[in-house]
Amino acid sequence: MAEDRLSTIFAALADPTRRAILTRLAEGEATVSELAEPFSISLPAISRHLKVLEQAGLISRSRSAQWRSSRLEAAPLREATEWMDRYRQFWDVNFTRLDAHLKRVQEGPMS
Amino acid sequence: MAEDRLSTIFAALADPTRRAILTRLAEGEATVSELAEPFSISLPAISRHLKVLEQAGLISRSRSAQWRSSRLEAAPLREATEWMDRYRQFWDVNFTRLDAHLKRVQEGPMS
DNA sequence: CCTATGTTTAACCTATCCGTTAATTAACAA
DNA sequence: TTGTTAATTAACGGATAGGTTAAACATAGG
Repeated sequence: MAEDRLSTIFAALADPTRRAILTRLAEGEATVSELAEPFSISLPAISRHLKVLEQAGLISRSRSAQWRSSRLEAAPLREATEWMDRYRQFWDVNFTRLDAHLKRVQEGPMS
Repeated sequence: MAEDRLSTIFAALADPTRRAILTRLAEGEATVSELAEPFSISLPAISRHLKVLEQAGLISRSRSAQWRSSRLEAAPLREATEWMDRYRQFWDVNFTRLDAHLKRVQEGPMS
């Protein structure tokens, strides 16, 4: 039990509804009802999605009267990106060029 | 059913065993047995993890005699990274500086 | 106090995930 | 043919995910 942080983040991102919520939150804070509006699923379902996002650290929440608004916290995305960056050399053209450049430099000037 | 591509990729990355397999494959191709060796789980379990990774496009597989070797295919990681890049402004210091710079430029020189 | 509004929690259902062991398939080798 | 090695498929089980409806909780306002 007690899953590692990265797994929690990726798992949170694996659901399209949750990704859509994050996209919406990129425009600014929103209440649960506002976030639920575009979807054809129940409010409790949205509420649980928000809990998942919160536990992954992808959102933070605050209350004001009976409204609870969510705010995007993208730091975990940075973590996830950093993990994937280890694989950039396998797909990134620029990385390949940089790699070639470094090899050239390392071999020293010849010609 | 028929989940979208990005969800499949993130879901594949949400498992620590699968991420470890990808890490191992970054060093080069490997057979199922070789990939299973560091783990204390059964071969069938590894076999299914590989199927998940293959369906996410994160690995490709080839056979040679009775061995099936897996090879890293990192293109999907690029897709995932690109999705997350839309949120860079929320955590990347450099992006923040760039953004500030652009705002300054847009407002025109004044002072 | 009573009620309306916003949200969460409880209880439940179904499907999928991740693991197991046992059986099966595939290819080589004696 | 028989056996060995590599891997997958089948069948099962427990835990978790994601949805539902109904009930509970929290706050504002008459």
